[in-house]
Amino acid sequence: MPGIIEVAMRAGVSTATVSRALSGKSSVSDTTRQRVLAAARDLGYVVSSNASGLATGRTKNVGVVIPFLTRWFYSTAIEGAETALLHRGYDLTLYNLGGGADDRRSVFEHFLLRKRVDAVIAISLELTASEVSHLLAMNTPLVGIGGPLPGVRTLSIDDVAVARQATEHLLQLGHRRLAHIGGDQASERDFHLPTNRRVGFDAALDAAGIQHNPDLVVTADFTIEGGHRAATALLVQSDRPTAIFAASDEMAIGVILAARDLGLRVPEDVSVIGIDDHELAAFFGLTTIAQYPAEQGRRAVEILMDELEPREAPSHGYGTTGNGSLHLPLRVELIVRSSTAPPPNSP
Amino acid sequence: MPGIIEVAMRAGVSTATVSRALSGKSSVSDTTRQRVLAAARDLGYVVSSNASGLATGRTKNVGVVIPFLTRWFYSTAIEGAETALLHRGYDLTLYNLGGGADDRRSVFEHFLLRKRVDAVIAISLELTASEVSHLLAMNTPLVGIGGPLPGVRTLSIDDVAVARQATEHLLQLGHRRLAHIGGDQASERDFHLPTNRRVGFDAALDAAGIQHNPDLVVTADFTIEGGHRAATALLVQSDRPTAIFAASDEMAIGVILAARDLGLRVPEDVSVIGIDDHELAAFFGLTTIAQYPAEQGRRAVEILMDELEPREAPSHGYGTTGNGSLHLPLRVELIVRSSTAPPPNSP
DNA sequence: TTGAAAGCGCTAACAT
DNA sequence: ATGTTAGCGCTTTCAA
Repeated sequence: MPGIIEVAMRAGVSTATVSRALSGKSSVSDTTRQRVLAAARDLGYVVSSNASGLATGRTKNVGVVIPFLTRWFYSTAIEGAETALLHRGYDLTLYNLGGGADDRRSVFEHFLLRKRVDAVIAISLELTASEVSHLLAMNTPLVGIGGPLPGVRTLSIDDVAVARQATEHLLQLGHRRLAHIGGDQASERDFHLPTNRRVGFDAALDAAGIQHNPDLVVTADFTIEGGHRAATALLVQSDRPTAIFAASDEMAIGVILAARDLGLRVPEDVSVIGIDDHELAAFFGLTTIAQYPAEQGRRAVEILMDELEPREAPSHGYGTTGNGSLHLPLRVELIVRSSTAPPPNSP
Repeated sequence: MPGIIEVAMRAGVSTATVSRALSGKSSVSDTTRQRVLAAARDLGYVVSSNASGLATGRTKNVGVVIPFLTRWFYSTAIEGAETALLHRGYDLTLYNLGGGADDRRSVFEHFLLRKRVDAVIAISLELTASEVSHLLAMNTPLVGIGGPLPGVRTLSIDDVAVARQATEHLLQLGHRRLAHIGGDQASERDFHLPTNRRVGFDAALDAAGIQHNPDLVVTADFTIEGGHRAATALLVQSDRPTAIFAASDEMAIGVILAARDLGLRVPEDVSVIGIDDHELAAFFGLTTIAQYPAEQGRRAVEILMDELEPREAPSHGYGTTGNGSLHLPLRVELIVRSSTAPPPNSP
């Protein structure tokens, strides 16, 4: 591995000039720049990130902290972030908190503090004040996906509004007997997302003047299997719902499968709607409210980059937004497929 | 952020002693060690990985290169590796090659060469000679999951044997009209895995003296949807197979769903077997040959650690194995669930 | 525009 | 067992 000295010798300049030519941040004559670039290319020179990082305080590396890796939302968001980072010359270092409380502590109190990362993206993590302050104390920019998080810039969909929109889709079709499968206690750690989605469901019912029926609100664990179990319980009731709103597509797919197992047709006998636009949603003909995790990952990177490498004209107005809010709402979209229709016996 | 100097002053020792006490690699008296540890703790000192890395040449970071992130196998393998690395104080930096040829080149010719990683784990990647030599030229230890890869230590299941075992399970149940859904051209890049699994299928048929029927061998893209499509084509034939062996569980699940859609019962009308033990396999009652990607990730880390931080007694005999082979076979296990049974009309 | 030289924060000889 | 000191490979003043 050639070092900067070899490149400097080959180009007949000083190491300082090589550094300048390669980083492009300082003025170098065009001819020297060409010679340096050629020398570096010939030698296969790649800057040592440690040495460069030590000298500049920048690592060109971003940490991404997640609660799980094996769920569609997380891996897709990471993919979006990874692509955006790669194109800007940044690495992505992954911290999976799935391991439990001890691992979580060591990530925040040790791993993230050793100056390996320039910034941190936290996905669907309700960070404690202590965790946030550890990072901010190091001047490590932080952005959250899913939120809001006090004092932290976050991107997220409006869970209450999304749930309300999903429910209203069912109401508009004429359904009056609606069930909801929300998240259980265990999944509540992600920003009360289950609660927020239930709040949206309730709000839509209220607005439509429909009485709440506690028997029609159940919880599951955000998996297909959990959705199947919960839906089975709902659908065997004599007075079963004509439509089910599941708080995630995976649960909604479980609902569709449960309905089939019970000999019910979707959407003729029961309508189903989810949230996500999971990769399997189209296959199951699932009507859903799409969110775009890859895009969310990419935008988180853009926000961080505006801070890490400020340009004259910031490419977009994120950062501390004009309205003083740290929170940026994300787009969602109702995608109507074949799992929703008017209720049976409707005109 | 306090530096090593602050810790040294607080403990009343030199920075060298602090370094020694904290790394534990050199002899420090017990009392000074305590004082140093206390000082470091009080100050919230965390070593700078850049400075340490520059001085030692070690980064305590491992690169993991993958072709996709959003498939069960990859994210699970990464999770296994991540946990193992975290417990040894290592970070995991992720390189997702999904972006195309240019991204792939920049990963191998730039990102992996800037001395940010001590070692590389390549998952299901058929590395080119040039890619391998780039890494080996830097003395970067490399281990592959899935393989074999010439000149590289690899872990992998024996795809031929696994496919043969799956097929034999169907044969033993009495099936004679077997179909196979293999991988298509696009997925062939992963070590000819589709071809190897088909070879195993053919071998089992040969051994049983069953004639090959090209109409019963089709391909798909390793997704549920692809499996569904391929299975539908197989099952609408008048002379349909009594059993289908899919080269992956996701495709096998597609088969089960296709059978249901066609009004066929599994396993009464058609048996289905897959490979993986995907997280959804149990839910669908899928008989499969399990492989254990999390364990594979963990073992890849162990192999690397034995090289990076050799101990007196290597914890296990990996490395250059006794038989001189660089390749370590991985365990698999037949898991019989409810998707396989004797063929219809059998005694 | 370019070069000389002083660090960046830590580790590893080499002394003691 | 501990301190002194010379780097690790690069960036960035400061001067020219």
